[in-house]
Parts: sequence; structure tokens; C-alpha cells
Amino acid sequence: MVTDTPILHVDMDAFYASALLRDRPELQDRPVMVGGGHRGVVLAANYPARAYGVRSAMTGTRARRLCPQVVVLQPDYDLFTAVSASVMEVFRRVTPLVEAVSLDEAFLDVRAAGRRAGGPVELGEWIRATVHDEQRIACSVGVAASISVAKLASRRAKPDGLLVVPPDEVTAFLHPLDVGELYGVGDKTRTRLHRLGLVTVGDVAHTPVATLRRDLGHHLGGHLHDLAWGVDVREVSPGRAGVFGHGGPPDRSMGAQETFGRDTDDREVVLRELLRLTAKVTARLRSAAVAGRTVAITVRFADFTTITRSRTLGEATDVTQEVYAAAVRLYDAQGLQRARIRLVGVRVEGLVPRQQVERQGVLGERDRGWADADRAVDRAARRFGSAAVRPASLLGPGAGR
DNA sequence: TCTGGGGTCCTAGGACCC
DNA sequence: TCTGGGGTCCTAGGACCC
Repeated sequence: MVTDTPILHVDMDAFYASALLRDRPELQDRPVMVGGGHRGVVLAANYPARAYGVRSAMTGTRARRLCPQVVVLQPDYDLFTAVSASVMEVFRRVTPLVEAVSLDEAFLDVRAAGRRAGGPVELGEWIRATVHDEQRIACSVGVAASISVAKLASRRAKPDGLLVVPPDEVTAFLHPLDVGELYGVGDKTRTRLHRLGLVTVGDVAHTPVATLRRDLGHHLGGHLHDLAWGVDVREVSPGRAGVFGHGGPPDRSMGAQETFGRDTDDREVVLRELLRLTAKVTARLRSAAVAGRTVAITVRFADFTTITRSRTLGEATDVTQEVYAAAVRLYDAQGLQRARIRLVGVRVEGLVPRQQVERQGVLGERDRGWADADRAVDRAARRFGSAAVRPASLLGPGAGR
């Protein structure tokens, strides 16, 4: 297909809320948010809730203050994953060049699209109609020559719309926008730019790139200057987003973290949580057939300051006890006797395919017993569900008696 | 009841090697 | 005595995205 705007960005509207509301039509027109329970933040809000100022990433407390009558729904990730897979499948009917960014958004390159009906706009409208018919969820589409402009266009098209930005209108579209709209500009960078007097994308575009590099760092400075002129050479790469299991590049790390119900200074409580999180992570490593050399822990204190500590091992591992032992060493090395701890996390980095490790004859030989125990746990989890199997020290007092 | 959980990438300093 | 210059790995922190 010959077109000067071959990139589509498709973004579900209020995805988590929309997915849950499919089966709760009576709530459709009432303000609804997903998540935001004890110590949690809002994961998604439907448009009636947004009318009250409720936004994702806001604390549940704040959201309820803004909208006391808001209906709170619990997230259902199995449902979200299933709906997402169906939606992505719709995209692939248009083109194989689909890059899933997350469960609810994707880039499509329609240059190689078949003869399905017309140009990018027709394809975009077909996707919107089909997703709506088959999945009962509204989505918005941005159409442009590049990934970054398509992404901004879909945001402007919301809710339930489509916006094309032709190449000769890119700067007119971009330059009035606030710098915070640019991909890669979060709260911190936006504030810094504003303090430098750079408020709009046009301001960034007309600042010498050397100045931007000096003030923001070499990479970010150059990147933002490019984006401000709509220069973005990144291609849609279907290999990305390994979460969806489409044979993309393997993940670079896997981790798990959790905020305690209330802050704790009890080493035993912390270690039990580290073991639980480690078991969760290593089970994922094994099911993905990868192992990692670096073990990192995260500790967040009551005042929200957060530290990470990491240690690189001699060889990659997926063995629960090895990762756990490293995590405990890292934790104990901090000497946190009296600290009030809010959250701990465990992450394994530097992942490589397990065969690579096995070929070196290492994995499983060092601690055959522990590796065998892990395999037994994996088998039992497959048969009885993961809730049925966990390390003995995670069982409460009296368990098994 | 202020502030989740899953990630990626960049920067920067020091160690270490050639 | 008067001191290079890269390259890579490791660690810690921070910003960002969804």
C-alpha cells in the first residue's frame, strides 16, 4: 500500500473499566473505577468518573473524595489478558506488523496490509467497528507517518474517535502541545522544561539541540528535539512485548514486589515476604525457561524513600533457594533493625535461555536437591494450582498438623 | 488509610584490563 | 616521578511508560 501515513496507534478507551463493564451494563453510565483499595492507586476510570476528576494512578482516597459515589471494581487480570488477546487478533487480520505496547494498545504498520478496503483511515475505522462489535469495547486510533505522532493523535482522538495527522500538518499539530505530552517527558522533566521557559513542544523545537543536551542529558536532549519536529525513525517491531509470547526478544528481567498491608520492622515478616516473592519469580523464570545472574532487592521505607541493592552471581540460576539466599544476604547487609518498611521486592536480571546455562553444566548440579525440589513444586502447581504449593516457612503456625 | 506493580533505559562512578 | 585512553562489567539511582 502506498500511503504517507502508514502507522496506526490503537488505544482502548478506559480498558480495564470497559472490560469489566461489559458484563455490568447497569453501571455503564455511573462513575466507575478499577482498583484503588487499601494503599492502592486507581488503575482505570471510566468517563463518567473522569468527569469528576478521577484519573488513573491517583490514590483511591483522593478519588473517593472527588467522587464519593464512585463504584469500585476489583481488577481481573485473567479477563484483561483474554480480552487483550482477542483485540490483538483483530489487529492481525489487518497486518502482521502489530507491536503490542501493553494489554490495551498497539502500533500497526499498514504498509504491508492486504487489500482489505482502502487506506489507513478505512482500516482504522474497520478496526474500531470490529473491536466494538466483537469485544464491546470502544477504542481510539491515531494515524500518522511515525510512531510518536500516531500515539499523540490517538490521545487527541479520545474517546471513541480517529484522528489523522498528515505529514504537512505535523508541526502545526505538535507545536502547540504542552511538552509533557511528548513520549519520555514525565512530571520531573516537564517541570524542569517549564522552569527553563520551555512550555510547548514548539518551544523545545526552537531551542538549540546543544542546549537541550546540556540541560537534559545527551540522549534525552537529542531525542526530545527530534520528537518536537516529528522526527522519529523507530519502526513498528512485532517482536516486542514478550509478555504476549509471540517469540519476541526475551525479557531482560523478571521481578515481583508487594506493599505490606501495614509497615513493618519485623525481620521475620520481611524474610517470609522475600521468600514468597522469590518463589513467584523463580517459578516464572522456570516456566519461561530462562535463568539470571543478578539478584536485586528493593526496599521502600515508610517515608517512601526506596533503595535497591543487587549482586551478580557466578552463574545464572532459576533455583528458588539460591535466589532467596542472595536476597537475604542483600537485605541483612543493610542493617535495617528499626526501619519501618513499606514494601520489598525481588528481581532477577541478566536473563539468558536456560539451555545456555545447562550446556555449561552448571544449573542443577550445584544444588541438585534444591533444583529437584523446585521441579516438584512446579509439577504440583500445574496439577493443583499454585496456591496449593508453597515453601514450608510460608505456612502458618499449626499447618500440616 | 496519600502515593501499585510490571517493566525498560539512561547516567555515572569505580574496578579492572589491555 | 607528574601520570593515556578505551572498553567492559558492576552497582545504585532515577526517570519513564502502561
